[in-house]
Amino acid sequence: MFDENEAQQTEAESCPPHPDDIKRARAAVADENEMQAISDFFRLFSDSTRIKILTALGTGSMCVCDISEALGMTQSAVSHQLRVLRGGDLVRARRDGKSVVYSLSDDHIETVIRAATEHIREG
Amino acid sequence: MFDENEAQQTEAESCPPHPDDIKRARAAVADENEMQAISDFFRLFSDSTRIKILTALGTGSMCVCDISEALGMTQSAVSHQLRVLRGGDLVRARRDGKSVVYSLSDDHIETVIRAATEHIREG
DNA sequence: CAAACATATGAACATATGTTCAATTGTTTG
DNA sequence: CAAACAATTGAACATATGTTCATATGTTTG
Repeated sequence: MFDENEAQQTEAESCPPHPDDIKRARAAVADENEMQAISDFFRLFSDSTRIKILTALGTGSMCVCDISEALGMTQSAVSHQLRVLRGGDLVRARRDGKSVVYSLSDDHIETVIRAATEHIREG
Repeated sequence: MFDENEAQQTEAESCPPHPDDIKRARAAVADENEMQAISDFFRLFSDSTRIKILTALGTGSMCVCDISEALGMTQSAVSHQLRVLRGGDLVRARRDGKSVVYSLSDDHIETVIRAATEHIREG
């Protein structure tokens, strides 16, 4: 009488959902990689040390030593975060003698932070 | 001969920095609370479940049950993240009978995510 | 090439974060 | 009011994250 197909409703979802809403939403979030890429992008900005570094570089290129001095943090901590920012292509590095000079990859970045700042000052 | 003041240079900073750059940068990052607020704001977007929820709500208001169904996640997991988003004032909740219907607090939010999406598709 | 210097890296550690599971709150309906 | 239902919450757990400390890399300069 009861075949294995009967056992399919294992999801215990008894909530009567709105199928149209669900379909629309499901389509919007379908691209798993894109959802991940977007959150990864925002994660780059989700630490105050990294925000400080980006904000500092917004005033001009700087070497690691100067950045650490400006932030009052160890070179190691700053360097670790610069690595993250480099990985996300938010900053670029070039050697200048013994120093490595960092700068923002893109003017876009300042815009992003500025937008958040304004949002916060409003709210 | 050597008084206690001599011991002040404990910072072991022998790097010869550019004082002007440092001053400018230091001023830019001076507001510790603001730096923290900015990173906290971005942290709200730094998880793919939350991005999915926000993206789903971008297609219209939905109850928790429908959101979980659309994302293929448990109600509990979704509810925990909705709490975070509510705390950050990114979404609002209203009761409708047994359900709680969530919506984006602000059209601004879709804009922020769209900007990131475009940045990613370009790069 | 050796010493000094600027930066980068790896391991270890403490804290933060996201999911699950179980239990609770609050609403409707018989 | 009791049962069913939708959502929330708390505790526990595993994983991710950021800093520190020690060491390595790479550049300059004597």
